[in-house]
Amino acid sequence: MHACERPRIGMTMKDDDRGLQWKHSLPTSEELTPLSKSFLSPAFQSVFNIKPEPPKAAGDVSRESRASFLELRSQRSAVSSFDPFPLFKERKDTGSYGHPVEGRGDAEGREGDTRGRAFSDFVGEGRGGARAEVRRESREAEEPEVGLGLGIGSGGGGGSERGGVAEKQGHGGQVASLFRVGSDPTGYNASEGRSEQSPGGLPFMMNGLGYGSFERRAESSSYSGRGDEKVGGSAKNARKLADSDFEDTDSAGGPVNSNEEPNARTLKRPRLVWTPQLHKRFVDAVGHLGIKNAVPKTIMQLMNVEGLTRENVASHLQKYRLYLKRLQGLPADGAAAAAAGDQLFASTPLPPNLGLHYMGSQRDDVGPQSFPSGGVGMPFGGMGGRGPLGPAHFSAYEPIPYGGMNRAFMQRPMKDRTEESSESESQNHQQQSGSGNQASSPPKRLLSLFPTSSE
DNA sequence: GTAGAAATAT
DNA sequence: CATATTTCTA
Repeated sequence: MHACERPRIGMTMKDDDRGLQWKHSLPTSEELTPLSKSFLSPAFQSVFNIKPEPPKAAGDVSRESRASFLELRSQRSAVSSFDPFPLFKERKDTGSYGHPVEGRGDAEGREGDTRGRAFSDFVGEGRGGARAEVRRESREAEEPEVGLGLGIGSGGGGGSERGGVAEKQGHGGQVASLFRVGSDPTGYNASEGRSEQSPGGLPFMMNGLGYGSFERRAESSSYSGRGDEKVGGSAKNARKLADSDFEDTDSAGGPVNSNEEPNARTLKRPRLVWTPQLHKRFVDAVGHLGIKNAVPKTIMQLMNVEGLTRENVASHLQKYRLYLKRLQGLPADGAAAAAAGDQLFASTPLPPNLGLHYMGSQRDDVGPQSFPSGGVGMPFGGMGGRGPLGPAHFSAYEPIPYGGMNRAFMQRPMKDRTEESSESESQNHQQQSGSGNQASSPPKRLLSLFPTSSE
């Protein structure tokens, strides 16, 4: 707002005047975006005649936050071309090309996060990050999913914004963070791979629900709990009990909870959406390990994606194996069949290793060069090691390769999608400077979206 | 505690 | 209805 000229400090003006001028330059109640009032202390509000906002319902917050956001954005763009929220899109468009993304760089980084991982996510990593989608929803309340995501470019800046999170893995490195929020269950939203890293700032943005994290009720969800605590004795029923409890902090309570519950632990993890990028990581990891060693935990580690849980991986692995099995069953067109079923899988070439002879032939060797790991080799010192669990963080992943195509690509007529880079895919992990060591990966690029059957 | 499979939930 | 998550069993 250009209206905000601040008093210049060096001026020789009387204090009163200065004070007045300063006061004048303050935004008026009307000028403030609705939600921002909530962040002002009562005292401050009264001094400047800002009417405190009445408590808001989730819906209000949602609406207002969006309005505020849009407003801010438009103001910004009016001034410069800088788009602070490159990824934000209205959720409306569930269309294929839409980007229902609503992210915010939240995180639920609790102190004791069992696995030392936290959702933090920054999407714009250096070279355009890939991201995964995560979707959080609460079971009992049909809340819209809350998104995580959107982050701050890491490149130089770091993004360990507040809100809990982010670093945990403190090493300077970057962590692959591929999360994205999606309202589209099927989850394939292409999103432009924003290459530039997001300029710092903007710790997080609101999503439809406001700052998701804290407005989440403390349901008994078992998440986070999983490992550590299924509260209330019978873990099993935890879920059942869910509805009768809470009434805690928010909702009825005060309008503003400035300092939220560090209690992120009551949060349910977002539902993970396996985007092609994420899946690719997965596949790479599996390939890298060799099917033999590819067990959830290890894969998870290799993938090094924040917030990814072993369960996520296990689940996906389960499915992936099924897929492989199918492929194996019906060669030739089997692929087609399988592909038909699993678009995701079909879109990612099988790692040379697993190939079709999944189960059965052993191959402990490993393979594909795909893994970024700077130094090649295990990114982290020995997996057993466990040290400062901080695997080498992968830097960015490539931008969304599937740019633009969403579901469309799965329909193509399964023909010989010849060469064209049989296994291009993987990483051009460009390390952006930073941690010494450069991409050792061959200049592969371009990924083939089709099942690179290549035997 | 981990993996894998099956059951549920979304 | 496909997927992801949670539960259950080995």
